[in-house]
Amino acid sequence: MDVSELAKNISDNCIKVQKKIFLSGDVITTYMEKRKQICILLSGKADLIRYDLKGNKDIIERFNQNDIFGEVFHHVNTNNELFVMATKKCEVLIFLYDDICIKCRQNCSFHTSLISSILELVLNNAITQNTRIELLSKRSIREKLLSYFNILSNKSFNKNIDLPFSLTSLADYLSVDRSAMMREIRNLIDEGFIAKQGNRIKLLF
Amino acid sequence: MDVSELAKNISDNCIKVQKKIFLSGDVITTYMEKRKQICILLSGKADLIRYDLKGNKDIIERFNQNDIFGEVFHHVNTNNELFVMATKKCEVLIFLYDDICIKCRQNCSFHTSLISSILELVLNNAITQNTRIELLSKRSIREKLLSYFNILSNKSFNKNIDLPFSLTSLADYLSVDRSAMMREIRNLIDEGFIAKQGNRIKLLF
DNA sequence: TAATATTTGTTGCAATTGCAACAGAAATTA
DNA sequence: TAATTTCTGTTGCAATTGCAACAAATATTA
Repeated sequence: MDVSELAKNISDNCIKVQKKIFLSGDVITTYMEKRKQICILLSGKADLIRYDLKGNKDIIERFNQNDIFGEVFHHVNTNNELFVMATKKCEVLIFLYDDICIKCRQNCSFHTSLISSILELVLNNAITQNTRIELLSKRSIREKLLSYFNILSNKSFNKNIDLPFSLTSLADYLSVDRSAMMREIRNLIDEGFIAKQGNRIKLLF
Repeated sequence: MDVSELAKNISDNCIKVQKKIFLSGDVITTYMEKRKQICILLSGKADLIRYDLKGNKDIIERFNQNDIFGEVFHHVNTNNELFVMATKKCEVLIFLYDDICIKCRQNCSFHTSLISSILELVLNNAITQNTRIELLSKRSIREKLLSYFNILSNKSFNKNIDLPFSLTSLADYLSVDRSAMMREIRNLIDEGFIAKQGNRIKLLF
């Protein structure tokens, strides 16, 4: 069963799962306080946030539609609480880790399909994480950019790439200084590796 | 049910799951050729390997006991095949993704507990990945080292840390040049942040 | 539409990092 | 035990990167 299908048949059938709406700025969950809580983002956008020792807001991860999150995915290593805060209106499915594998009293079919849906989401999550790790492992900005462009290009079977987010966000994603990244993009253009128009990149190799 | 428990009750009960032994140097699985295959490493060590365009061997990931892997975790983005190769004698549980959620003909209890075991492994995998991403996201070697030391220290509630692997491997894990990392460790010692004796680090802050 | 906020693009400069090369220590294998 | 491999530790140097600061272009909001 698909995740969007899943969302339709909830609430009435199964007491163990809740669907909630959050507005921009609302705290969806906190990892230390609400351990064992698993959330599926049916729609909207949210950030995983930590305030460091100096009080700086630190965005650890950005969640989009169909992302799954909770303390079970991200142990709180430091002593600082982690928050998930909605940055747009969010529809969220919430349940407890321990309830997943136990059949609910109604023995509802929803609960059965929940397990395979969750496995699917978790695996997608793993793929996304592995891709990011591979990019972050590259030693230079140039390698990070080229690897990233290659992945996008291979995915769409197209040498023309539309970047899925802003260059500022791309720098965050690759975890490099934005201005240094811009400089490297310029170098790639000047050396004839890529062409660029706005958020569209063309691979020339 | 625990994963090690799981390993005991296999083979006879369930035709969908195989246990195999591999020796050092053996190829356990290949991602493009054997898609949908999921492997659980019951014991031993193995590397996820890719040969790049120039034929260089590239170790993408190192697997240890209880790690779970397969193509469903790591889509093959480039056109190069990915191999998992045993670096020590390995005991491996092998099955197909599509068989997980389907009850096997014998309707064995093993198969039921398999699902929760897999979920547990996959979640552990996610935690490991998230930790690594957080470390790789740090902009300097110093931050990477201190964050890593802090995580280990918090985990053991101890300012004395025994590094779980060699400094060479640590540099690989943090994806930095080994000699540059050694230099930074020396700086941290000279500036009084840490003390070091072999593989034992003491945090002085 | 005007005002405000965000993103893009650029540059100089200082700091960090990777690379290469080496020697000695420690571990592994024959 | 000897031979070989891997790991540790160090350094000079060149290349890359982050930081800071700025102007122009877009996008967003009032």
